[in-house]
Amino acid sequence: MSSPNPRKRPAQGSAAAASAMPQHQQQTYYPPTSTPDPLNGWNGSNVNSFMENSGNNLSPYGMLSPPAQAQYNASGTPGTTPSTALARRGNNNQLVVTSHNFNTQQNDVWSYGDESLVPQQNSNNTGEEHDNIEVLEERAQRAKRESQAKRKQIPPFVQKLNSFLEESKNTELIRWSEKGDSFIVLDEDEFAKTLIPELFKHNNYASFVRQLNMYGFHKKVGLSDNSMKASERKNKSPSEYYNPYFRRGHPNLLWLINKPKSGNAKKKSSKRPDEGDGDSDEDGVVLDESVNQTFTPQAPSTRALPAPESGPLQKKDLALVRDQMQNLQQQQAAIAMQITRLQGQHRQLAGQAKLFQDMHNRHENSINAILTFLANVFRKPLEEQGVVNNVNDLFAGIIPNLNMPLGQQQQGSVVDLSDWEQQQPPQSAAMSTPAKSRPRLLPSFPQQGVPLKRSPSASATPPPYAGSQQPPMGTVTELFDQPTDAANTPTYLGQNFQSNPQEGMMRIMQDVNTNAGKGNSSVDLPNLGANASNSMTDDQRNRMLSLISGAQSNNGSSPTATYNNHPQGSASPPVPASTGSAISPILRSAAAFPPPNVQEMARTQEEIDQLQKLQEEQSQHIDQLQNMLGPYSPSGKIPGIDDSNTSYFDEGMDFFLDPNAFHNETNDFDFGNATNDAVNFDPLTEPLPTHDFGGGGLNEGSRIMETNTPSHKSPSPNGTEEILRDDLTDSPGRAHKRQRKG
Amino acid sequence: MSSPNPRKRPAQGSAAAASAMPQHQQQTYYPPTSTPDPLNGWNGSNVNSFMENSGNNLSPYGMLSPPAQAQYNASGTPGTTPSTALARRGNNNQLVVTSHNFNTQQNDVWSYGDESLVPQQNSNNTGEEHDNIEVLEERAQRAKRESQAKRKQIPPFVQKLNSFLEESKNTELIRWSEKGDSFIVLDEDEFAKTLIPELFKHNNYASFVRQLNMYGFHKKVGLSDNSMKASERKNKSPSEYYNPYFRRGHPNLLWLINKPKSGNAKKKSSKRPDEGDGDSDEDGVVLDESVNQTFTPQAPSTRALPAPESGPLQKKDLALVRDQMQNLQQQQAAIAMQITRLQGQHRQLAGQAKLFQDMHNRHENSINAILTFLANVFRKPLEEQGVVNNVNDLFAGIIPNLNMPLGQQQQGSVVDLSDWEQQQPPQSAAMSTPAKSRPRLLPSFPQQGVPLKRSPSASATPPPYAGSQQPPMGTVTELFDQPTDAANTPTYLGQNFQSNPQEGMMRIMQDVNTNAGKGNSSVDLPNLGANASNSMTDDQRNRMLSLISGAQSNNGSSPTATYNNHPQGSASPPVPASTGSAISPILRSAAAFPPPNVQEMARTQEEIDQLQKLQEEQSQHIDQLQNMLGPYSPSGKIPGIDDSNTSYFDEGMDFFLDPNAFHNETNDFDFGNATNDAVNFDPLTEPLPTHDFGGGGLNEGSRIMETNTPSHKSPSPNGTEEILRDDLTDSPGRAHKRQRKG
DNA sequence: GGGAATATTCCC
DNA sequence: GGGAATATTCCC
Repeated sequence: MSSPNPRKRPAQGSAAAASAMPQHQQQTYYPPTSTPDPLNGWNGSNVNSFMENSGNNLSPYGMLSPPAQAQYNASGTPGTTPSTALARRGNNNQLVVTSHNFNTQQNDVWSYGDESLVPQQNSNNTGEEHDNIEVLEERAQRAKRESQAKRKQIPPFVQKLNSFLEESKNTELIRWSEKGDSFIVLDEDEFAKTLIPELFKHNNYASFVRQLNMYGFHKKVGLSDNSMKASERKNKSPSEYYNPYFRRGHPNLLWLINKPKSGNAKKKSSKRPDEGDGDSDEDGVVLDESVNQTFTPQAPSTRALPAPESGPLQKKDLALVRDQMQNLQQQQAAIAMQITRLQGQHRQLAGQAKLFQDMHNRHENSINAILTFLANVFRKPLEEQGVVNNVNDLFAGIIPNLNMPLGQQQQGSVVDLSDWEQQQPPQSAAMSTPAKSRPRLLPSFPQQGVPLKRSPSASATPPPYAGSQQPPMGTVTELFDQPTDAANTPTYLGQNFQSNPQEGMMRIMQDVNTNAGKGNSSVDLPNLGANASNSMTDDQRNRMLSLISGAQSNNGSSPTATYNNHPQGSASPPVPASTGSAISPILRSAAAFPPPNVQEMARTQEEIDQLQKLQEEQSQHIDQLQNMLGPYSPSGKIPGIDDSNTSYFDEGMDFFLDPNAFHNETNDFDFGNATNDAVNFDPLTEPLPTHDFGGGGLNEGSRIMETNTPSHKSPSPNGTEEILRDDLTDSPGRAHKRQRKG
Repeated sequence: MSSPNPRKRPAQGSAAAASAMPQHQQQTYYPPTSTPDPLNGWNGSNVNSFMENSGNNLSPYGMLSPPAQAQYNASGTPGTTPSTALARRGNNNQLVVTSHNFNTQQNDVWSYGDESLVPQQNSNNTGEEHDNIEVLEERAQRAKRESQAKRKQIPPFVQKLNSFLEESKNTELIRWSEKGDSFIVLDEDEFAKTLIPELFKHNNYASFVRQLNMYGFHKKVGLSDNSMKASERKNKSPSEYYNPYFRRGHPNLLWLINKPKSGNAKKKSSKRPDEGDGDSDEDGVVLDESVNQTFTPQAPSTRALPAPESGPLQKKDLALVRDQMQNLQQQQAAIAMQITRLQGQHRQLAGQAKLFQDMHNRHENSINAILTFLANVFRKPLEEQGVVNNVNDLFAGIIPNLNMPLGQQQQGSVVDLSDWEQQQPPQSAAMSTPAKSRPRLLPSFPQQGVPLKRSPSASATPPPYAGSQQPPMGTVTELFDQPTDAANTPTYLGQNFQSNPQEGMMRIMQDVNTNAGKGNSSVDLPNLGANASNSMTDDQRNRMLSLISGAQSNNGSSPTATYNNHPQGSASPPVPASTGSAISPILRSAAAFPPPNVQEMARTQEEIDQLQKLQEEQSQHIDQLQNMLGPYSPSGKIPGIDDSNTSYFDEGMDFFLDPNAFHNETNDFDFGNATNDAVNFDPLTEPLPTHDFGGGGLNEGSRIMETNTPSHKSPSPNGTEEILRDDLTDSPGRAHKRQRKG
């Protein structure tokens, strides 16, 4: 601001004069200047007010008089240091650009600018052009309104370029083509030397072309316009440049020209997430806030974006992010698939548990009924045997070592006999609660007295439950492992038989079954069971045994095991390996798992459903992330994602991919060590019909795929507009501030 | 290239002369030029060769003679169009910058440049400076080697700034401070007008300051240097700028000055991932390839980075990515938590299934034992009755409507009686395979003849299995719903009793039990069971009934139901609500789930483990992604992530958060409609010890937290160096190409 | 002092 | 024609 005396222009060749003067300081181009104001160092660097002048609130001449310009300059930047105010003023001084002289070569020179005055006579020039001019003008009006709402300008470069073509003095170097839909640079060298520096800070034609390309101008190859005289061409090769929105007489179309960021202005597929291309921004600027909801299905991220204080992300970083995103998504799909499988299996398992519980209940009912029946029936015959004259004495006699008291807890109706014969080894050390006596479900019936043909067996030691200490209220009678002392055995037993005849029956039966084959039963079986015990043929016996042991019964007599005829090893002590039932070892470990109740199962089902919802949300998130990142890929799709759905799980996930592997297995209920074939049953192995279970069912293995895949192939406009929204909400503020002082 | 005649300089005030001349074309500043070459439009725009000249391969004068410069210019850009070659040549013409005259105010003017000749006498100036000068020089040497390895230059702005200070002619406007560690601009206006355009494309002091700031220069506030004479200050306020690496006599320190991208050069915490700050780049340039492995634990992304064809990522995009990352991670944590729960519940379920299987096995054993016993016992008494003289005839007499043949399929040892009394409604329509007769597991014992006190019941219709058509090979005897015709009932039954006494016994028992209370049993119970049937007191009977019905048996006689004494409703038809067993409705639905076998369970376990592995990998991915994105956050941490671990699941996930809710439930095995209290048992509900199950166990709910949280709080150098690595691998190529033609 | 948009240069 | 680095401007 002070000392405005212009520096003397150094004489040519003065570089050699001062030894300190480096040669690179040569200044060869002297741009034409119209005013000698020394403070205005460079011209044309800011023509932002150009379009405001050409808008609807300016005189048809669109040019400010010098006093008006002075006013313009007076609105300097407040609060800046004098030194920076220098630059500011210099820039403000250059705000006004030639906004008259539009359409120099036409008659409608003064009628442009006002929207209502768009010259119609221009349409004869542009009728066959790539778009209907009316459509373009309509789009331009929308774009203008939108841009002005955002306080955005026509890009300065476009304004400058247009001002070149307004000036009739420039027509020897740059001018409109005959049709007015492109412009021609007749002499690139001279244009660069003389005209470019008028409005740009360089004299570099290449930079000018670079800017042209940046704003969507393309060079026309075959100079279709032959209007040029050969003299005009000189020996220079003229260049013609075209932009669909750069037309003579249609300054409003310039509002459709936007800098297309990094993505080229090619097709609408790979739009930049910034402010939309010039080609289609009025189509993509809608959808402001709705996408945010889609973006944040979960509440924690619904808050406003954290202030993004980060620097520019490098493309390599983006590629990395994209790669990781792919990985994430693939794994998400895999997880979702497996969760589905898991859900189905869990469902089956829960159903199976119910089934087993069911069977168990019915078994107990049946056994209870049997024992009740027997208690009724046997009261008389047993007493008739004369050994005792009531049931209590009978039982005391026939099972001499029966000294087990029936405690208060014994409220069940099915007797556990498994431990009577074999006082088994201690409980498994793995038991979490080894204390106290525990209730047991029906144990296996001791079978050492009955040499079954097929009974590989194992030791029968039903372990205690690991859980609740409360005795169950059901009908299962529990016994203690160690007989608690109750000395008065006979009476007690008799009382017990009266109060618990089922247990008494079981004891009698056990004794009979155990000793029948050996002939040393405590019960007088011949008298009790009458003398028909030998009326069974050997074949009948064998068949019965075979039935009991689960073997086929119709292949006649099998002499391997006889029932009544003193079988081998009758006097020998029971072999541990064959004494117990087959299930004890399993039970021992199985008891380590407290059975969850049905509510828990339902809860688990809920959890799985929730799990899947989470997975879906996550897939959506990744989807949207890739929508965001996808446009940065030239093809608009993430490599490897949409190649094929089947290649998704090539990486060590084959295990989970075969949906039939599950059912190809033999579905025997083979519990590993379970040895008693008689208890094996063949479960039905057909797969479940997958229709409705639990309401929240989802076949998301494929559904997630379907959800994600299309977005890779063509990033949804949602993703782009999500980002557009940000610009929309952000830019007005910035632009407003920028504009404030203009 | 052609028509090199310089444009005439327009006369002052010519703006008004030409009407087409816009006023913004004023050109007020006339930079001093040393050569009149009209092709050299602008000066000083490229001084890249400056440091090469000041390096070790140049004469001490560091300045090229005009012929040398001509050579320099001759190395033009090949293969460019003439028009662009114009610009190229113009730029190449300006390559050489004054590289002599370093340390103008010192005596060691000619000794700089060569590394071995770094002047030591300068250390007296810099001894108290912020760093030891030797340390700085050492770092500068490393930085120089690294930069040159990458074909990088000292930033052009720094070169230009340095060249200002080299020129003695500029000392009235810009010069070193006395200590030589900062420089002073004495007259900002004049400096902007006269000196700035010599090397820059503007005369804007603010832009100059902007560049200073970009390269880490800071203004010194209290002009500590009082060396300036008052006359030198004039009335301008001089400005002093400081950069730790900008020192008189230490040109190599300039290698430490790098443009600090967007992140300011503040502390080392928020380093840009680009090329490292000037402050600490020698520390962060290591770690090239190792991070890539960490980044891609999964094979699919191990391939080389895809060509990053994307544009600059906006900060809003980054913020979005970061937000989505947060969402992903939170959901990941939730999913992991639930997978853990799922795993535990699946474990319990599998254990429960085994437990049920166990109970089933024991029941079967018990039943088999009972029936064996009965077969032994009843042979004689039945024949003694005289009704028939063998067992077969007996059964034919006592159960007249017993016409069920025992088919070939009946190989089990336990008889299913449930449907004998009630020919039940057809099977559920929901059955997937309603055809044929199906095997059934043990049904509940029919109880309508026994008025149980507590039997809410439901109809007993065990549905068929939905699965395999093969009859099970186990010990469960199956019966058909519809009795197949076998007219010769007595004989057939008799044969069957011989071959399958257990079934026969069950039938007898059922008949007796059903009709005992009504007194119309087909079996002559008084004769069979002797006359002791009334020897039970009412109390005994009631207690027995209570036992059967699951009630407490020790509260004495309960007159509500009597067994033998003609109970109420004895002649009435059985009430449907109380006839069947309680479990049928459940079984009907439960049967829809074919029980999976153990291999399936193991497979499920495997899948859960795999699931968790995937989760872990995914967490790692997100972790690394956040490492990448984390540095873009100023605090280095993602907001909301490390606030607290407990707030992770505030959003509707409370359901899954309470680890005790699971066990707080009553764990009764209450199967909804299961009505027979007698079959309820109390499962043990202690939680499982979580140690090793399935080998791949993980407590990842918390583990993932632990893994991720530190990375949020302080982004690991890995993340930053990961990105640095990209620049390192990428930049040499670019720089090399750029340099190729210089 | 610095963020961000635009401009210019360099290079492919 | 366009990617990318650097420069310049504008604004906070």
